Amino acid sequence: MKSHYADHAKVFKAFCDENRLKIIEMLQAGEKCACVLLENLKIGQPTLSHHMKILCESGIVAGRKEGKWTYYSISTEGVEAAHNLLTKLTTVTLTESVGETVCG
Amino acid sequence: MKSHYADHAKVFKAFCDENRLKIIEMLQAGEKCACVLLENLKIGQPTLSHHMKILCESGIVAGRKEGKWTYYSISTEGVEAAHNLLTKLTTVTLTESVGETVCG
DNA sequence: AAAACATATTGACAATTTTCGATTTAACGC
DNA sequence: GCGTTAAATCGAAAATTGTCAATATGTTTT
Repeated sequence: MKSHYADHAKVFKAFCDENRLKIIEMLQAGEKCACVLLENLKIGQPTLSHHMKILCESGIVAGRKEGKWTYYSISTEGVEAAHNLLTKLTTVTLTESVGETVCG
Repeated sequence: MKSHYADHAKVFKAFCDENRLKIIEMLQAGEKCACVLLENLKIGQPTLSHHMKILCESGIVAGRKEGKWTYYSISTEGVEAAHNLLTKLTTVTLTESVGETVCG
């Protein structure tokens, strides 16, 4: 049985870099070709490729190849999964009364 | 007018480190003293302090000082804010028909 | 088949983040 | 006040991540 901390982290890493946030922001307006994204960012092509890989692995973004080009868009399923994971990670199962917790 | 990418990233950084995920997981069972968290992690005290700072700054975790001790718990408001931010960042505003996007 | 173009991969370096040891601050008990 | 304990801060080392230049892969066009 494997620890899945890394898998969980992967999802939220999508939102932890300024350029990735800019990319996601652009994708909110609809599907975009990699070349269009590149035009609107101050990074090189290999760096964009690196970020797109991280975004796709997070599940938040989906890629679609069409001939020479690759089109990216926000994945509704991925976003939903992220919401569910966020809930799973942050739901408090027990609430003890204040002061119940003892220390030392 | 300031760029808010850093602020947005701050929220999700809470979930991007294995030790922070372990801490959040422990807090799901209820409020915990820092010393208790420390006992259950393979990191030193200054490192825990560093992670707790990041978690508190994300809004996901809240700290409460009581004498010598500091108690941490998951912040319902912070979690809700994270959900809202996630929605804000990922909602697609327009959906053009497939193939509408032109390249080059 | 060759040239041109879009994207991915590789390897090296820069920037950031995590970690620790040492020290500091603050609260408690004697 | 003095010693003890809990947590924060500081400074430096280690690990990870972001970036770019060069190259490779795959597709289209001529």
